[in-house]
Amino acid sequence: MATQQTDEKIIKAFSKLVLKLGYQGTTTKRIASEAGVNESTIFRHFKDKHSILEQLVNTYSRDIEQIGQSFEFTGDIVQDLMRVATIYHDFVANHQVVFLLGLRESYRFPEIGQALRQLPKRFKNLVVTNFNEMVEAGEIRATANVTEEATNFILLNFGNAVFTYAYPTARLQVPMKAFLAENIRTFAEHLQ
Amino acid sequence: MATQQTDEKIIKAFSKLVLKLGYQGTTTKRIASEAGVNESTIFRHFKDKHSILEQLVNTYSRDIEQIGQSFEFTGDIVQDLMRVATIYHDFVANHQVVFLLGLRESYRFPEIGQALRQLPKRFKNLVVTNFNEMVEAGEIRATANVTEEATNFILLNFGNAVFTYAYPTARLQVPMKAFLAENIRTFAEHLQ
Amino acid sequence: MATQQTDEKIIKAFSKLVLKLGYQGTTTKRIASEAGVNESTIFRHFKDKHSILEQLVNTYSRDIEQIGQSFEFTGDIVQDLMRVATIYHDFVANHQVVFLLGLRESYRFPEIGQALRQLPKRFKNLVVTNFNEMVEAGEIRATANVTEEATNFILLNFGNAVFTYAYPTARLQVPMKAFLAENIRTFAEHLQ
Amino acid sequence: MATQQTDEKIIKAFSKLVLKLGYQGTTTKRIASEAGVNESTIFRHFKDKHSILEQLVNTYSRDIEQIGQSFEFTGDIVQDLMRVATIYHDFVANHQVVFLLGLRESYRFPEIGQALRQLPKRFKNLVVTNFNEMVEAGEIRATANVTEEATNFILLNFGNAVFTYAYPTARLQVPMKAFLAENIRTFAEHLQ
DNA sequence: AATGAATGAGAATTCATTCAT
DNA sequence: TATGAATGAATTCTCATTCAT
Repeated sequence: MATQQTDEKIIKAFSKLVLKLGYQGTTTKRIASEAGVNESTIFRHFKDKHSILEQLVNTYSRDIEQIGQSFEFTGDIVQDLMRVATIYHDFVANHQVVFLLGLRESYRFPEIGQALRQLPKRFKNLVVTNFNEMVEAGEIRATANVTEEATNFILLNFGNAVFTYAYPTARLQVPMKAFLAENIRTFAEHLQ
Repeated sequence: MATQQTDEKIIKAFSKLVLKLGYQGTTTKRIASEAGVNESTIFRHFKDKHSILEQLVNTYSRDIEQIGQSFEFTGDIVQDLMRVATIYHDFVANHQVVFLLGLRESYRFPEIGQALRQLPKRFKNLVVTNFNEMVEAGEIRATANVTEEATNFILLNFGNAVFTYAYPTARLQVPMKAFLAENIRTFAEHLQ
Repeated sequence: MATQQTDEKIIKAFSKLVLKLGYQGTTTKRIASEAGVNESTIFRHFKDKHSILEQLVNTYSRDIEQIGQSFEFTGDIVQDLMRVATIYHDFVANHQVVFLLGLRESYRFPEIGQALRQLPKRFKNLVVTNFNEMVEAGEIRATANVTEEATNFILLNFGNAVFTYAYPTARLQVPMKAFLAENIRTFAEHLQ
Repeated sequence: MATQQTDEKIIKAFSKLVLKLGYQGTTTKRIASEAGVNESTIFRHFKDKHSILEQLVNTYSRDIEQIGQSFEFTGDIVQDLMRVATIYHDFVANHQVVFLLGLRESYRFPEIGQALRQLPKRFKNLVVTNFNEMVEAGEIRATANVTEEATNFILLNFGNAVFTYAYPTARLQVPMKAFLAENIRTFAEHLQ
């Protein structure tokens, strides 16, 4: 069996289990059985259990760099913020494991916390840049406090993401689509 | 030594340790040494380790009922929202342990998740009620989408709380006081 | 069961097994079953497996200090050397485990090597002192090379001890009693 | 690659590692990496890990037969014993690995012990023969106890060898050259 | 009511060895 | 012949919990 396939099987099993069982609950024995490999095989592919997580975090960090590369402002604040929020939530959805581990385990593994903090930073920059351009273009009221609005925007999205993924069983009755379509719109309209 | 004192010592030790070390990191051995009691004494006071957490959650649930009992709207939206936000953050600050455990461990202990979800619900109700009254009184634009604004308000505060307590080392550079004074004000002003 | 009893049972079991099976062969599982305690009990009495060995080494080091405290030279070289040799071999016999572990494992646990090297040093000093006094008293030829003779004496005894304990099944056909009675006598007489 | 080359590479790697790390510390993984071959290749060349050691022991046993074949007594006791001692120490130096493994692991692998015991036997014979001839020739005092002197000579050299190789970091401050030149001379002179 | 001692069920990891190519 | 991948058995150690006093 090709090495990479096994790598992937292990990572997949790890990811799946971590969501259900947390990091500690995801024992190497369970990973092995979920991945359909021998327990010791895990250690031929990863130095130790923690390295599996590390690899996920690395992927996360690499992916962060790509975010918003091709983003282009349309000048329509509602459209733009909805797209930024969508990108944000797609990213989180694609990196649920790291996102959740960051929430749950960053006190144990500082590297995760560090990686995670890049995300809001990056998005805030994106939003602030957007806002400033729009203020100049007169599309946002000149009186708007750009920094605070940007922070609020990030916190709003972050709060929603945490709610969605940390309490998956009973979300605050705002499905993600509705959140993006309505709550973000509501927020955006205030700026016009 | 009176039973209750020992109970409290154990709960205190547990709470202190959980913040630093998480639930699993908070071993009964460490609880005992932090509380200054024998490890087996813990099991005379609590059925098992999980029951310590349960008791904290019960206190949390009881305290939630008290929230906003005596809250009175002034009719000034900025003032009111700032007060609601303050109450929210004070509550979270006083129940950090449960708040964090909810974030980290609710996937393992559904009861925590359940208890925690009461908080935003309750606050949302408080805010919605407030908003509706204000809309009637003409202090909030009639066109405002009350439910969404309330949700946004809650998510914003929740997001900030998570940031503050889950990543204590590197918060998004918004100290709580500033957040309450400025970010909430900014949010509130949009509604006028 | 009193703590010390269990301590001793573990140490005894460890010692017995190490002689047969070496350090690595002496697994905690085997120690437990030999000592009649649960495997995890070992770790409540000793920080880790290595600490059991450490304790033996400490005892060894402490005992070394006592050696020869009450030794008094009779002035008869044959008698004196036979007594020194007897003390040496009794000491080794009473500390077989550490002696053997030193031989076998000192490359892994430098502390053992360090402790072990005290023994020949100490004995050499004892012998050199003895010799010098005797040279002055005219009981040893003035031409004798005291240091070299002392070294030879130590190496001779050390060699015999290693042979006896490292290859217990087939000693060089010199039983310890005979060695002390005859070989040491032979050595001693050369000095007169 | 010729089979023998690989054989040798593995033996070489094994020998080098065993000196530093002992038998158990010399894992097949490390042997492979030191030898520059794949781990599983080892098992195509040797039935199992133990067989590598076996082969070394066989070489040792074969080499023992050669010892002293061409040795000729000069009749000068000092010269002769110094030469015997030199041959002994050269042999040990050339077979350090087996010598050390014998010291450390003979309790596990009796064959090593068996092989090792040949060495002192053989040398003792050599010395006894020598001594007897000299006694006849009047070069050694007729009163000398030949067997005991021979045993002492062997144990002295053995003791020195163990000290040198088992505690390489802190030998009893007698460098091998000095030992051969002076200690052996001292010993020899007593026989004249 | 509190303690000290002991326990059993795992947990992560290592290692010699085998198997398929 | 040599390799890369996989394995199973074993090892040290941890932890919540129970038992006897």
